Amino acid sequence: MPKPNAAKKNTSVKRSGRLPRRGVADAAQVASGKAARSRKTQARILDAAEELFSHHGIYGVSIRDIADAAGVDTALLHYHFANKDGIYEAVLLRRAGEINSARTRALDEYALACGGKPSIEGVVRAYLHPVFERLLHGGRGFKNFAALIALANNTELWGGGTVKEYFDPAVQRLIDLLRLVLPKAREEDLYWGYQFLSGALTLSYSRNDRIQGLSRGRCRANDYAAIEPRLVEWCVAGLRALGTRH
Amino acid sequence: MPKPNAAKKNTSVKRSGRLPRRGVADAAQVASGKAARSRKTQARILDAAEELFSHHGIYGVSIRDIADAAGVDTALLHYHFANKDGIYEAVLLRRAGEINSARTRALDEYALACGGKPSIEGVVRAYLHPVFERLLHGGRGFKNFAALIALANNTELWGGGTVKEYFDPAVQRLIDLLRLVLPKAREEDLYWGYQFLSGALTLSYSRNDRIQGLSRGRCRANDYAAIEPRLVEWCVAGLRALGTRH
DNA sequence: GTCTATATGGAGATAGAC
DNA sequence: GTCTATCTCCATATAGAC
Repeated sequence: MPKPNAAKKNTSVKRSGRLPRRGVADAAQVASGKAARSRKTQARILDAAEELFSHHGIYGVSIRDIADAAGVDTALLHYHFANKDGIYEAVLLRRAGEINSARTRALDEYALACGGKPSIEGVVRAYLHPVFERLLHGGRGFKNFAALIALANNTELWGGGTVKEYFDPAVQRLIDLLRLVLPKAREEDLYWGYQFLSGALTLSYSRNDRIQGLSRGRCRANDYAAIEPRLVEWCVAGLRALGTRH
Repeated sequence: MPKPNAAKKNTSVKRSGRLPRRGVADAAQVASGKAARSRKTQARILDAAEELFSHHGIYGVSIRDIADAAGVDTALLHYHFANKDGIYEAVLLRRAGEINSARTRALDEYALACGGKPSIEGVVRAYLHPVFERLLHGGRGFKNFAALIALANNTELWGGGTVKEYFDPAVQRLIDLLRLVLPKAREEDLYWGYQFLSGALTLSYSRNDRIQGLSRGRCRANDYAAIEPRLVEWCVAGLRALGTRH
């Protein structure tokens, strides 16, 4: 069994402070060609890790696999990210903030735009759309990230706490709005609703394509254009039902 | 990366034919004390593997871990199951048939009992109840198995084909009945409905307990008594919505 | 059927040259 | 910042004794 965390003795974890942060790079870094190259290398490493992790899970991938896929030496991975956990964490953090602030923003904008009259459908759509937008137009990297999240979401691992901080606020904002639309709903039913929504959503962008075989080709697991409107209808109906329980 | 399958050269995989099959054991096996002990040992190995796999995934667990947890030597695991893939497969197959034939049976019984007038709720309940029954009263082994299925369900691994044969018939029976209840539904919408149901269901018995933190303790992820009725309502409402799309 | 002993490879990690 | 060389440990797997 992998030791709970081999990075206990790891003092250089804060190296992740040197991760590519678009727009926050200081002058010295921008000026230096070496630093720019470093950021590119790190991005390539993270891209490779993201893809491999999403297919095989953390333990199914070795540091050497990642290094090979990125076309660099394993020592470089240790230099930039200290150890495997550091790579994994960096992969998650790279996109977790972006997608979740997009979600919160979409919910806030809807709350304003609906003129004090929010609907279940409007709220659900606002929460879901940022993900589907990126699944449809965000390129391969985001799809890999999403598949990795799907995997993590069915484990207790789930990013060990750091990631929660990025994902939870958007969920709480979602629940807040649902509470407004369904004032008679019991508190716990709103959370169960989110749980069911979350399960369907993550399976949608996981790497499980069972539905293709089951439906004899009628549905393809990653046909996001087909999924989004149906998932919205599904969740709206479910939330309405849960929100009006006796 | 783990070689796609280290068991290519593995000729003794059919040793799994010697797995505990209640009621099919031949006289020689029943008579022998050694064989009985062997079956017990195998069961202990599978119990340990089931638990560990469900927590850490296949690659997160070593054969030594399993052997230690089961209190036997690693050589025994190779003797009984040839290799790690053999153990994994045996873990899945041990329960896959049982739960899925229970599902099919429940659906068949409902189809008879409803007197030609099935309801969405009746069908969904028949499909879901066998799992929740076992989650609530089946002991720790079944919970571990379920959590492992949840993990596998978000991966492309998914038992490499053998397991599908056990799970798919029950799903097809479910879809058949839903087609009767929702005659105007488009074929693909029924399958999408199953996909969403499946995602919510597997998350319910996964090891992810995020909902506890999110709801500040109001919900606990494995409170199956709370989940079952809500999940039924959720899916019934969703299926009705999907089944009446324009 | 079970355990001891051991072969062989691959894992994560680091020191030090460039 | 990147690569070479190498250390140490643990993984899977098998042969053979009991």
